[in-house]
Amino acid sequence: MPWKGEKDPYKIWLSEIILQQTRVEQGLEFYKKFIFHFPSVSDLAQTPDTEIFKLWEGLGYYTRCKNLIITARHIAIDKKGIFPDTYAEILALKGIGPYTAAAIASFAYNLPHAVVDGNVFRVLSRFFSISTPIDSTAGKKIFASLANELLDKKQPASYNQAIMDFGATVCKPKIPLCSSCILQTQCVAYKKGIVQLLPVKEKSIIKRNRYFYYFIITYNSKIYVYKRKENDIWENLYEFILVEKTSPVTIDINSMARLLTDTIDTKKFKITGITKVYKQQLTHQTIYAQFIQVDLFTVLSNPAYDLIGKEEIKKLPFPKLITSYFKDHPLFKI
DNA sequence: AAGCCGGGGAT
DNA sequence: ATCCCAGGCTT
Repeated sequence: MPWKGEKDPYKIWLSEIILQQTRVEQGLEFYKKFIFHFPSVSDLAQTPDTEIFKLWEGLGYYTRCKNLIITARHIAIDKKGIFPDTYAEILALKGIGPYTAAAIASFAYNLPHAVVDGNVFRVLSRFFSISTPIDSTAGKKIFASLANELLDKKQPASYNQAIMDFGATVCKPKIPLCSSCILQTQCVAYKKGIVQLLPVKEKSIIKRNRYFYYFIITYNSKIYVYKRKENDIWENLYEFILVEKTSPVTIDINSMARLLTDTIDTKKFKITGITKVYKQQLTHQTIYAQFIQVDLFTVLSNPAYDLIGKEEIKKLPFPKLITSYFKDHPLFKI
């Protein structure tokens, strides 16, 4: 992995943001792409938001990208391009919490701060047989202080790297390699036979269903798009004109036409196609989406909608749901 | 303290 | 279908 042994705080920071709640295999290509486009923090800071979001497209958790931009510009402008070198200053940056601050502080500056990520929670809870839920306030305190006690203060970077690697390769979530584990005789959970039961989480995720009807409205060879706002998924990404329902709508031309006339201020259109149902599984919700292609014969007056040419649309960032649609329906065919 | 934010891979 | 991932922010 290109960030292992890396000492440039900018590159460490970038890799850690990309890897938040993201597997190494999934983040690797994004990291390479970002380093290629933005060798330094000033390169990143000077680039327009939309271009950066386009590179982040498909990686998910888009607030990370928003905060990445904010922090890049803060460092480039307010800090004259110099990355902060104390734990407290690093922690104060947007998008950086306790884990990422400890990772940067130890990897870049060899400061004695223990990382506590999913791997560390798992290793410590099993090795010491601690059943305090890791997603509780008490649990976070216990595991953080325990991790800092155990930290090798003389080589924090190596220690942090080692315990995470151990969790990722040996003390794995579902099928830990206990039979070949060098810590087997010291592992309390193994002794008790409760490795599979640890770590404990107390909160369960509640999912809801959402039904999206996207109208691909073409007028004068251009298409209407909309930039998503805050307080919902996919902030700062683009989409088409959306009608959302809490329950599915019957799929025929007439029902779709009614949906559209409830949303836009004209009846001068013709529906030319309706796609299959696309399903997108998110952490807290399942989205079912259909795309309805529409030819429009008059302009819309809603200023929130942007009428964009097909070549320009290719430069905008879209959620996976919509890039999946593009895959099946290339824009030049619309 | 609780809820929300994506997408992908393993099981 | 469920869990988890080099977590953090908002309410």
